[in-house]
Amino acid sequence: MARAGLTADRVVEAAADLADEVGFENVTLSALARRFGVKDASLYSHVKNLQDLRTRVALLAAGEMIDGIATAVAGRAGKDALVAFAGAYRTYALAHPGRYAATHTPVDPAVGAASDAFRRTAEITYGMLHAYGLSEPDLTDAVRLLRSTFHGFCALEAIGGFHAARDVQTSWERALDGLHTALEQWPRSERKEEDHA
Amino acid sequence: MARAGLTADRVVEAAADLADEVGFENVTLSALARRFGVKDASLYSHVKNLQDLRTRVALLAAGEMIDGIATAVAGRAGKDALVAFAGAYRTYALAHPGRYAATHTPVDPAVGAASDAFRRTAEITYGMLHAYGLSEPDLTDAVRLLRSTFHGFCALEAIGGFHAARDVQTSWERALDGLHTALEQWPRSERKEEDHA
DNA sequence: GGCCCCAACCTAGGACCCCTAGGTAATCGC
DNA sequence: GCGATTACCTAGGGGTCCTAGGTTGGGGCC
Repeated sequence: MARAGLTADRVVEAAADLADEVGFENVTLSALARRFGVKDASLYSHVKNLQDLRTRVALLAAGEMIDGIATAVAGRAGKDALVAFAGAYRTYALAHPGRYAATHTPVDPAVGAASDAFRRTAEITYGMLHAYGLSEPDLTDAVRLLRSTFHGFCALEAIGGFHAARDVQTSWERALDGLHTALEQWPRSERKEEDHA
Repeated sequence: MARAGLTADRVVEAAADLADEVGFENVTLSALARRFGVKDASLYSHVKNLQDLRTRVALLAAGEMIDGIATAVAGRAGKDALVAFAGAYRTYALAHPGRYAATHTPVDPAVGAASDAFRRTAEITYGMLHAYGLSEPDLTDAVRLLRSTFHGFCALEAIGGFHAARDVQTSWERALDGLHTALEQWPRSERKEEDHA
């Protein structure tokens, strides 16, 4: 009989698509096998187990996301860069809810550290904040604030957490305004460079 | 044989405890039944199904959380109130990770609207922001910013998303500083009162 | 105290899922 | 064309959710 032509990459890609359709926590090896017209046991040649599949999807998504952010931010600085970064971030999260959810699954710190996507994400984020004249440890504090707000907003929006009549896009822009003024007036501390991530 | 003396409230409470121990997405009717020394089918007399159990845990947690926040905020205003609110929020999220996760599960808007906890949460949050002299639609935008940052920070912290050596508590305080200045300098818009939630 | 009745708890079983062990057959390298 | 690799299979065990229907404990009422 004809084979489905599976490979680890194709399986992970299909899992990511499935996640976007039914939610990351609802992607199942059985459903994935069904989609390929294959028995679920067959997938174990390409993927160690469900946990392995999940981290692979997370790494795929993290890479795609930072790609989009990087091109959006390229050549910009200051508030321009902030708005471009945030826009690309939220656009990806809304367009690919399952993939986005994958990126916020508890991940083994070892694989995270080894991931190129995570390294590039840290690089670009810290780079963007240099325009505000921040240095460690303020830099890390500011990065944590941005990550928190971006993630929190997209997570809440994804689960339908904003009920008010107010337009969500406008609230997003106002939040960015607020973050921008917070960054501009960030109280500088005395300390020197530290590790970042 | 002696009965376990189950009731819907006891089942939900135990599910919340279990969630705090093993994670909200890992609470299972089988494990819950095992904890009571009972067959899983027996739980269906008290709870409609797993989804029903989850929303009940979410409502329980939302109530507990807003209780803690309300007492923390009582009698405070301005930045004092902001810090107290945020502190109680994060304290609850860290002490009860499973319950906290429950509160950010997609919830039926109907049951959400009917929930007293959600109503009180909105009330207290909007009330806190009146000290900053905001009115609609800025109020809703500001509430969304606060919710996003609080939730994002706690969610990231819960999954171990902050790897840098920098003390997390300090980053939290700096984030609150940033939000405070953002609120103080919030650009007022021309529009009038609108619906809030 | 004895009886009734409700509800707490049970058994049985179907559907779906994860995962392992070991087999067959298609395809690639030579 | 042939051997080795590997894509895919069958078989099966264990866990979970949930339904349908039976049994038994215990509180209320006479």
